[in-house]
Amino acid sequence: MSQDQAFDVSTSSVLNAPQGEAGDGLWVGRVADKVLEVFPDQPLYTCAAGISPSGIVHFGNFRDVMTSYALARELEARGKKVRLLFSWDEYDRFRKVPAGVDPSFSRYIGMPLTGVPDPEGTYPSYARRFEVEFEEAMRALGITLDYRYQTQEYTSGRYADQIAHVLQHREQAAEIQLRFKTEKGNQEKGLDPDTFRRTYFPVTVYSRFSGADKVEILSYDGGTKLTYRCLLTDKVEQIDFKETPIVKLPWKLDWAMRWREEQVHFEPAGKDHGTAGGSHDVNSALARELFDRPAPVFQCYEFVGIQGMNGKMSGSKGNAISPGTLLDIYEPELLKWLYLRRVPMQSFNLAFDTEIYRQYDEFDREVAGLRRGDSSPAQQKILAFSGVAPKDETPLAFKQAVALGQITQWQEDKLSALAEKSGIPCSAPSAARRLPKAKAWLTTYNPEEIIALRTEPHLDYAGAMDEKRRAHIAKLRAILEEDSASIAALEEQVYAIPKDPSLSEKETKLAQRAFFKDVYQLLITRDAGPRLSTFLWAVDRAHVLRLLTL
RNA sequence: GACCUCGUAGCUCAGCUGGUAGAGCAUCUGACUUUUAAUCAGGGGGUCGCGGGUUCGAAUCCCGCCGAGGUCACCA
Repeated sequence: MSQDQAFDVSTSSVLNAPQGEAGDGLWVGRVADKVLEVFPDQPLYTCAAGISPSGIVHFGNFRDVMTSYALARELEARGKKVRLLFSWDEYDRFRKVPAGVDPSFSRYIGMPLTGVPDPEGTYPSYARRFEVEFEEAMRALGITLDYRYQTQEYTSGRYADQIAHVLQHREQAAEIQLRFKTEKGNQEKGLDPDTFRRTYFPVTVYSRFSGADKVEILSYDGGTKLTYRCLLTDKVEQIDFKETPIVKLPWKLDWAMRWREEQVHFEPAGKDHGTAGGSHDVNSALARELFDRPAPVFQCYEFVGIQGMNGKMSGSKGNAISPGTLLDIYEPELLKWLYLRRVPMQSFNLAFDTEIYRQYDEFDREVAGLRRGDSSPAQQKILAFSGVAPKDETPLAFKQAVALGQITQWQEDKLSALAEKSGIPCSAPSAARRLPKAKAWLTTYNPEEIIALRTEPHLDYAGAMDEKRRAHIAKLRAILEEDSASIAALEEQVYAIPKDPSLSEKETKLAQRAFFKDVYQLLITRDAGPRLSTFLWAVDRAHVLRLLTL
């Protein structure tokens, strides 16, 4: 097929590639081999990523960064000098008013994202709001990026010569693009190849009259002068885009141009770009034929999902979740690990439901293996890239952070005491880190799981109880009125209350269960709940006594 | 139509350079004064979608087929 294949490290070729220099069998090693093969002995290697801040930068976009980050770390580990370039494609046009934004923003459609105001008025522009959120999340994750702001790059005139170059070769650019278009597609869009070749101007011009890109190119002088008509105001002017930098290359050429301008050696992209004949193929051809440079080594990656949420995420649909939001419930190292452990072409899910327990547990097991020294080189590398250093601490299992956290009202000292009394191993720093995440997971994302004490006594339920059951509750009250009741004492008492010498063992168990149910109903309106002894020990005693007053 | 991914225990999935099938949940048995949504120990459960091929050996590589999903528009 295309000559690109030599540089294309898509899944199958990755899996078939010979063992990398690193010898651990990881995909990242094989891709690094490819980079060093295509671009040997570079003084500086550039791994790139880029995102258009057209809405919330979500955790799917984040895979772009993580994929490039993995390569950068791998090349670094091999003694190469590396920079991790991140381009904010903020000079792209504002296409669509996303859900949740004032519909009147439709008047900004066609303007660059940095030319649209922030709907909330807190940031200098629409784009900046999303950039700031993402940049903060990257800081929290400990990922350092070399940011490029494309509005600044374009409007500084930096790309003027390249734009001229493209315009001078516009027939060739048209030709290359036509190669990737199908006849069927052309018919559907009513595209006539001849007309396309003749009239194709591969530039976007942001009109000085309207600010939007709704313009018609009238002529080009072969240098840096362009005449356009603003379709919104019907005004015509000629500009020299070297002095009046309001011209931008469209996406397809923009990518190829920057590969050359920034000397990019590796850049991943989502599978929407990676499809055969898709935008990456077109750009690779453009890079080679128009910019006389091999395309960077490419790695396509699958989408990331959320457990219990299907369909593609997008900012305009208003269902996007940012990496920063994920940090509410995931530790930074864990989040990075989840991205790095999978080969890029494998999709995976993040979770806001109980699936997160498993992710934390698996992560804890890996880290424990690292500490014991019995993890594989591949595991060690992934953990190292995720920022995990072998520490001598026993993490608090996330499930327990949720369970113990809520019965201790998220009080760290009480939780530590409880953990100790209950023989649950956990180190204080780990508990301190995870408690807020567990709290957010429960209260913000899974409120239906919350076990809350009733505010008022459960009179309806109590009314249906007979004398004997009431007597049991009264006994419990008496015990709780003594301050000294410890977990162990409570444990014993709670089981002793319903006991009766006349009952068989089996009957005793049934009686105990019925009693527990009564207590749970009176306290939390449920048939079951956290282990009673611990629960009674941890909750506000006076309040419980009031709930148990029949 | 082109391309990609997935199809492994009841459920959710690990199994990445080929070497005697794994985890969690669920289930069963037992222990802890306990059939309580903070435990522990152990057991059962899979012809790894189907059919070929390569190999001493394949869930793992290759080919074909079936099934599910995805991407091909400037939306990762």
